[in-house]
Amino acid sequence: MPELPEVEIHARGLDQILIQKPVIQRFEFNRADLRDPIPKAKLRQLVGHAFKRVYRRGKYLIFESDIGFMISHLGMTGSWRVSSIEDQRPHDHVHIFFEGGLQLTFRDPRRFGILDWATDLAKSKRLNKLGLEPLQDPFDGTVLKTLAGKRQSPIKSVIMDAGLVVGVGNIYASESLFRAGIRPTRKPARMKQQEWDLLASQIKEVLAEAIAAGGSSISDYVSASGGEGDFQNRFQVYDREGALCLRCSTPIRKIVIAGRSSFYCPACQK
DNA sequence: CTCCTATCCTGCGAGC
DNA sequence: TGCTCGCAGGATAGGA
Repeated sequence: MPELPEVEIHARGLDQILIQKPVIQRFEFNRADLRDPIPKAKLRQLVGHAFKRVYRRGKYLIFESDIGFMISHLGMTGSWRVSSIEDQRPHDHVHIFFEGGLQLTFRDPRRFGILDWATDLAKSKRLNKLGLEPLQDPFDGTVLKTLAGKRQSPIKSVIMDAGLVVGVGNIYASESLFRAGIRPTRKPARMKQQEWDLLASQIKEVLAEAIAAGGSSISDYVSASGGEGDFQNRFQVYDREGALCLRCSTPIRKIVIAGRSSFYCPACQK
């Protein structure tokens, strides 16, 4: 389940793998679309060019070249890996062959992922409505309150709105609210400045910790074996309904907010 | 404008 | 044991 940390780890791993800037020789597409149609002809313009770097914006991977940008979203089950002729797996949808023998493969069983092209990122509909990066300035409690303080929806829905702040998915929304001691159902109008500050700092902290947990094996992550870090073992409330709160031993509760499972401790979170 | 719901897809685990 | 069914998640369109 790639959330921001997994995408960040992907970006770092891919950037490292492409550090020598190998020239793209050939694309192989095993299907016409993922979530949306794959712009095959536009992507094939990249043949003869190289990726200058790979980075993350929100949950999108941006492969930068001198003629434009390949944009990849991992959806729910997407992943890139270094592959080979012998290493073929079901749901391998796209292969990129580079001079020198490197081969990258995009696999995505559930096909919620996206592969797209943009010559100008500023004009990309996928990117130009994205909100603040939580790990970069100016994201903090003051900015968050200014942007979201008048919203009427529960705070969990607010922090999951990618138009405000990117990268807080269902898992890290529950985790950061637990760390901040705020119930997911709380209305923004009833939050104090101190709580906005705490929430913003806990969002940063939980995302940074998850990146660090996966970052210990960055090169493995995008390799054939594809380890995934161990942060899922550190969730304090997510998917722990009925289990005891690690802080106070009260059973964790599960409720549905805007159609998404939400977990919290009824004693620690007010 | 704001908010909510349905939709896309496959794999997996709970329950019978 | 084998089957069915509901759920998981992000982005987006469209309705209230």
